[in-house]
Amino acid sequence: MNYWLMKSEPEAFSIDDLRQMADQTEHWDGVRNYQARNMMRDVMKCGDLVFFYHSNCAEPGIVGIMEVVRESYPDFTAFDPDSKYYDPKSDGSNPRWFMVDIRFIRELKHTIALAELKNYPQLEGMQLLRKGNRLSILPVSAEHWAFILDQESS
DNA sequence: GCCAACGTTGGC
DNA sequence: GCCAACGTTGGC
Repeated sequence: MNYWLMKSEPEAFSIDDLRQMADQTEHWDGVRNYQARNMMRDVMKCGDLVFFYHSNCAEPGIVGIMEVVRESYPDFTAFDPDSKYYDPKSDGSNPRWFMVDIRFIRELKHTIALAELKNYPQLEGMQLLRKGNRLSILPVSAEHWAFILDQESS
């Protein structure tokens, strides 16, 4: 089983939005980066656990946990000319972009802020903390996952 | 709002 | 294939 971190701007789609979806489940659309796509398409599996990360906001950080409940399938928003994620180079016979379905598990008791994560030498090497990282989907090691969850109650 | 870092595009 | 220009991400 793998662990991940997925970013979303809370103004666009927050963890509260996810919790309020039917079945507390939503497709993770709009990923338009090849590295992130490849991880979703080729590596993510049902049952993988994911940190929900709020980006580009007052307090960027990890706010909750969710689970992969459907493995990759074509991102249909790329086919829709009215979608802001429309990509004319992706079509049904040869889809370029993929997505997975994600289900809410729980919110953390408090946000574990990026600024806090940066303070832990135990998280050295974590991709999220690498300078210039802009990927919206990142792998998290089992060790880092467990360590971060330990900080929730301390 | 600023800006660094990175990805993509397109001319050559 | 190179690289400049441009667009986007996202922290601050």
